[in-house]
Amino acid sequence: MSESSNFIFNEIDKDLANGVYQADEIMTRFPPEPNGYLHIGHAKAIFINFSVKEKYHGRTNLRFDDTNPAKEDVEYTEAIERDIAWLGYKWDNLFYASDYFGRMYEYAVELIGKGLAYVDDQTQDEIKANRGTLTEKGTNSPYRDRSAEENQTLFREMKEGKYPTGSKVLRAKIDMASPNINMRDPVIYRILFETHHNTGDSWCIYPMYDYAHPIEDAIEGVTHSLCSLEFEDHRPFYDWLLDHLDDCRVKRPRQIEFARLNITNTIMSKRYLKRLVDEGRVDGWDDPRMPTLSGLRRRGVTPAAIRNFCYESGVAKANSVIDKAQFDYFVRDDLMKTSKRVMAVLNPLKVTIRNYPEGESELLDIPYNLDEPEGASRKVPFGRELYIEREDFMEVPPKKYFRLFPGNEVRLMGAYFITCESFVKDEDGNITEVICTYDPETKSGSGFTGRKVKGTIHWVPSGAIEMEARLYEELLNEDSDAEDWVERLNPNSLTVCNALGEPSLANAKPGDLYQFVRNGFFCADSRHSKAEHLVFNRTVSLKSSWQPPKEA
RNA sequence: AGGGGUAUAGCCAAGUCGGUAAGGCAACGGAUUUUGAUUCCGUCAUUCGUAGGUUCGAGUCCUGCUACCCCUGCCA
Repeated sequence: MSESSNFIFNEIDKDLANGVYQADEIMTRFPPEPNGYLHIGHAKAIFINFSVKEKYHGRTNLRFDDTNPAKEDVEYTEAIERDIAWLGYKWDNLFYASDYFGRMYEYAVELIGKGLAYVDDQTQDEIKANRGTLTEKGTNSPYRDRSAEENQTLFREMKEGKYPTGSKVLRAKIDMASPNINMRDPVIYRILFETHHNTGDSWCIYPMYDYAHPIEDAIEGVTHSLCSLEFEDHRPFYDWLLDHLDDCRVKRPRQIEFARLNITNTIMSKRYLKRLVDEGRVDGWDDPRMPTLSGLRRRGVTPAAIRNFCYESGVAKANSVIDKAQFDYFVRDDLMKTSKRVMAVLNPLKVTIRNYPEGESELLDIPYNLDEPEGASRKVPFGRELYIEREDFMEVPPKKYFRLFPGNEVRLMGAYFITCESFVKDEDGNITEVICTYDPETKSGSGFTGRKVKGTIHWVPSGAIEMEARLYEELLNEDSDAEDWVERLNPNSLTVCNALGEPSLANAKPGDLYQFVRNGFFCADSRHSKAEHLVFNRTVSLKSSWQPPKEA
């Protein structure tokens, strides 16, 4: 495996070579706002920050960027910590931006003292109107030239709660004619009478992201502040602020932007995911249909799969959309190595083995992985009746169909060869039963080499179907969890949210989960104590539905 | 007077000094197979958005175009 390389590492290497930072002080941070659950897109940001820590033997902090009490909640901080830990990352320190409110306030006072910030009494609409447009410069606020003394008094009174929400703001005094709108005297403090999840009611003014973030980074000693592309335009202010704060001028972090992760047909917007939850379109943030880390976890995706996916996806500045198949590959790849394999039937068809003694049965010992016959195994009852997948039998087989059809012999996986003798149809012409014979000589593991078959098919014991599960859950046979498996496998009860291209679950296709299962993986709900990954392979292609080859 | 970014295969993506296009996914061949899976071999860019220029030599340097993304929250 080649050493990974990306432009961020290159930039850090340059900074190290130029002596901008010392090798032992490299520090990054993952700074989510606790206003929702983490999703697969965040996993990439987490991966990037922690990969810097690993490569440079540095540190990475988790910092809750909680500067807007109106949107944040402890429910989210807890979920975020849980999800990062699940992904397998350990932060060096846990910080809250809100812990720095005091210092942020003092820095604002410093700015005012230097004539670099002022209190603006304009209304929100006036500020907006005076900001100008993309092509026209803005105009100065009539309050722009207040004296430092007046501004100090006003700002202190804002903090003391003398003015109502929204009545005044503190603005940095830069340049209303700047072509970069972020430099047109950005608002850095607003009045907000809201209870904060961390600081309670001790503040009624809160710093804006643009103001708070550079200070947070500087206070913590972050060297590389990695964020997504849309903040490129904010970098000039990030640098301006640090340039004008005495404490931060010398040792200061560097902001580097990268492209967000996008996956085809996958919603990657916290705003919209929150709507799905709020409107009850899903069971919660951890609904298996959600692209959240908690949802993926419940769906059977492993942390290693996500990490490998991020690693192989690369880090760049070009906007891109990764094919979902690439994500699926890494899930399959990891599950294939680590999971137990079992048999399942989604659409059952009864098979009667005519020459198997009536009323008798035997317990077959079937290894979870037939490539490792000495490995762990489970007992599966085998008798005169059993069920196979309906797709695995055809009355009139097309060319190159290797499974069951009249006269053909196949192996029942882990059991015996069976040969189809005939089949039964109901009045409507539907096939209801297949009659076969088996060859006792061909028992799995017996070393039989007399002849070969081209097809091997899955099957489940007759009792399995009676659970209405259409799934025989072999692993948990003494456990009541089987019903959850029913729930998870029923194509009509669980669709795949990722198929959505727009904000409506109504567009999800009922067959999506089925497809998902056929694509090779699912697992027990990880909220259950006995949760365990199982790989469910079928005799058909796991990558795509088997299609009869075209006639030549 | 707009500003900031990005363009390398169907999809991601490497390509720090100019030296003759990594790797992964997908796809397609073929071998093995008690899962049509896995595994294993092999194929898949005479060309890097485009038009010129410099050079013995350009994905890399220069100039001009084009396309797409982001920015006018008291969100982050």
